[in-house]
Amino acid sequence: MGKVFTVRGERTRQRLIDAATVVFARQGFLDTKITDITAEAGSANGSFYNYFESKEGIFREVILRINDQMRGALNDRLGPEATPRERIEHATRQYVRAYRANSRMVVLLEQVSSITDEFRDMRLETRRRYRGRNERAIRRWQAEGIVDTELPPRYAAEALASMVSNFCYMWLAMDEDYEEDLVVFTLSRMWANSLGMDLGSDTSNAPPGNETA
Amino acid sequence: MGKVFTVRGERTRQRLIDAATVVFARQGFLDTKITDITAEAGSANGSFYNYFESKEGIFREVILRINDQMRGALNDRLGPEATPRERIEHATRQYVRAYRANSRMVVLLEQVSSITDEFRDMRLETRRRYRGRNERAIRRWQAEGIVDTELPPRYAAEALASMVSNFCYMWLAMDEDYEEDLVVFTLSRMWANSLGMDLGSDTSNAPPGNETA
Amino acid sequence: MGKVFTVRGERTRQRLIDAATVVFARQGFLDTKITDITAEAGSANGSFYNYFESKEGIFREVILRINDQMRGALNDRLGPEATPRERIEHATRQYVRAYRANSRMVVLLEQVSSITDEFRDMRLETRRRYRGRNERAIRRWQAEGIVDTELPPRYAAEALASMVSNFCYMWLAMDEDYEEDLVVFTLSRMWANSLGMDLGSDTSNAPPGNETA
Amino acid sequence: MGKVFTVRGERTRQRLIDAATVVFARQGFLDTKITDITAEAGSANGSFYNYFESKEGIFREVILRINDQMRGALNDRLGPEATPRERIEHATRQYVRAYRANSRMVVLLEQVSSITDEFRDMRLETRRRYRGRNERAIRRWQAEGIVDTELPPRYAAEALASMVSNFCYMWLAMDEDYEEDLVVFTLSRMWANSLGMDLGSDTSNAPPGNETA
DNA sequence: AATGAATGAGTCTTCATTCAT
DNA sequence: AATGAATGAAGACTCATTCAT
Repeated sequence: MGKVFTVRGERTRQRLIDAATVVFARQGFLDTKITDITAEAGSANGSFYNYFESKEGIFREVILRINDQMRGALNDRLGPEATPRERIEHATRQYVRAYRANSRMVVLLEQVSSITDEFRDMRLETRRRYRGRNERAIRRWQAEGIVDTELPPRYAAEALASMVSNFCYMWLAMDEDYEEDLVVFTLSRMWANSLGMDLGSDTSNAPPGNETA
Repeated sequence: MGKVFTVRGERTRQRLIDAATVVFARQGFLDTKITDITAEAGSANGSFYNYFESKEGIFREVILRINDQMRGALNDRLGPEATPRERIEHATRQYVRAYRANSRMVVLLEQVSSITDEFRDMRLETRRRYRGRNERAIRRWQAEGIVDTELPPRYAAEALASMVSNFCYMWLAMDEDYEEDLVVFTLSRMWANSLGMDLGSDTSNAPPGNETA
Repeated sequence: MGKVFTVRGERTRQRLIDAATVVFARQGFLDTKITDITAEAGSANGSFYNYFESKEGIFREVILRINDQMRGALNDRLGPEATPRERIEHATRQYVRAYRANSRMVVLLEQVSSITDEFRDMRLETRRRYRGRNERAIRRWQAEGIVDTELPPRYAAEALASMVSNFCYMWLAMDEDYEEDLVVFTLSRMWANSLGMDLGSDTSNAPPGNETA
Repeated sequence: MGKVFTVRGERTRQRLIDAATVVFARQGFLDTKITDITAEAGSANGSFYNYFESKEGIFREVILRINDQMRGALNDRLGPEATPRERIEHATRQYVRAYRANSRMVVLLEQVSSITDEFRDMRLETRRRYRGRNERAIRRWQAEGIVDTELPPRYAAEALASMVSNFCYMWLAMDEDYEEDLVVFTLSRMWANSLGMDLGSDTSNAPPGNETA
């Protein structure tokens, strides 16, 4: 499958991906010309096609790298001894931080996914995985009787994924002004609330210092 | 400001906007060439420039039309005699329906807003108006003591706007399979829940027949 | 030949020529669009073609008007009782003034004559007339024995026409800084000198206050 | 500054300049299309833009080449042992020959300088250099007392530059019929005369065989 | 592998001129 | 006569991709 290159070749290939990451982040997908990438990498124009089929081709590589990082961040979960609210808050914080660390690229993927079907699917897949995780948790909690059983799990999971991811989008990509701790607090609490999860004596979710009243 | 045309001219201009709407919906913004629009309208190539500066220019007109329709739909609210949950459900349904009716164009605007700043701003403005309405309602309810006062209103409003709008996006633009009544039910209930609004004896929000288990 | 118009028509035609004169002077020939002329004239686009064939067509009218003015100015000569040097100075002054009064249009004609043969010829004709007058004077003076008989009259006439007209061009069109009286003095004296005309006791050509030493 | 090309690239670039020179001379500036140049050069359309920004860009190169040639020709002057009239005649002959050798391009520059400011300035600069040389000579001669001291040097220099250059223009660009030796004789003698330079026993300027009477 | 020159398809845009009212 | 909308030919320019060294 993947073509094999010599050591020198592999090094050049990586240089190009690095350069592409920089240039895409700076100029967006559409405004990036192949020559911008090779110039940034210090290679000749034609060298590009020794390693990639097209602009889409190298973009795929860039995104795959980013996706790996994102996935890693999201797989960091609390153990079973934590309370549901603790787990929700932890997961939210992880998501928020991963988004924040890669916001440029997430936005980029967003942009490109509206252009090419392939990337639409890549983006959707990430989103579905996120929703799927939510859905499984909801089903579990419904079975345990600790959340509202009238909510259809898939719908609720989609709603929660929407709430969190689109909030991050508005905040980090559209530059709305928010503050991380308060974001995590708000989203976590609304998440739990929305499922009808009892607040009980759970004190893990104390506000981090509220907005000006 | 806007140049004035004769009756014939205005008719042609409208024909072009109609054509553009069709073509944009069919091909997306980037893949639409001026020629496609004039061909669809049955005009000569050059006629386009009698009425519009550029592709962006006519797209603006298309979007303004759509925005008018959307705004109209969203201004239909329940009177003060309705309960908060009723009002939430009604507003949600209106939003969902307006989105559904114009989903092609909303998606288009989404796409284009990642390309041009002008349209990014148009889109943001709509979103901010929606969030602003949410925020005012939350502040009112907090004052009335019927919702969680620890939630920062602006944050909560953004979260709810995200939940609803991005759900619609996934459903109607990304073609995830959902069913309108259940969408409205779920979003409304989660909305109210998330704010910690008491369910009380309110029976207005009964599930419309649940998903297959 | 010339199409006949009603009174109203003729008035419109004149309005267009007036407008064209203004616009050509302001924008040059190439940068003048038909619509600029009609806009300046306050007429509709299409009206132009009721009166003129093309941009060249109306430019011809503009130039003919100007040529009439120029010719009038140049036909003002001193009577036979004046000395040759007086006649030379007078003719030079007339030329300089006429050029100055119409410099915009002369430059314009210069510009256009490099584009279209027709206008090249119009311009050449004016020039030839000017040279012809010089030539006849030189022949006469040679016959009278008051100028250098070794100079070939046509050559000398061309040289003098060049000296005067191109000086005016540099001065008035290329914006080199000169002062009218001194220009007339210098050109007149050099003109007479160059033909070997004896200075004699002729005092008509005293310097008007020389340049800073 | 200037981009660097490989040997092959530089060769192509030169081919394009050669082709442009031919095409400009043939069709004039305005009627030359980029396509005409690349066709003449036997290259693909797009290749042009590897080397030049625009039609103006390549025209600049063409003119720079010509200017170099012109300047070289004009720097050929007689040594100090020659008489002023000999020097005048020599300089005139050099000018006339250089003009004649490049008349196509001089005319072209004339045409283009009425279109673009950049080229107007290029042309003016050449002219000013020529005038400046005249002016210095006149001042010197005035100091030596061998020419009319009442003539303002800058004015006189402009007049002489006009006489010579515009004569060449009429002759070589406007196709008036003249003969080189007689042109040089006439211009040189009028030049010296016009400054009031004494003929003395100087026999260097004998007529080369006069025109038909 | 690397290079960078060569290619040409694909669009936009202008504007003189024609046409229908 | 006047109007102004409609037309379409013409040319500039970009840039991904191919090719020859």
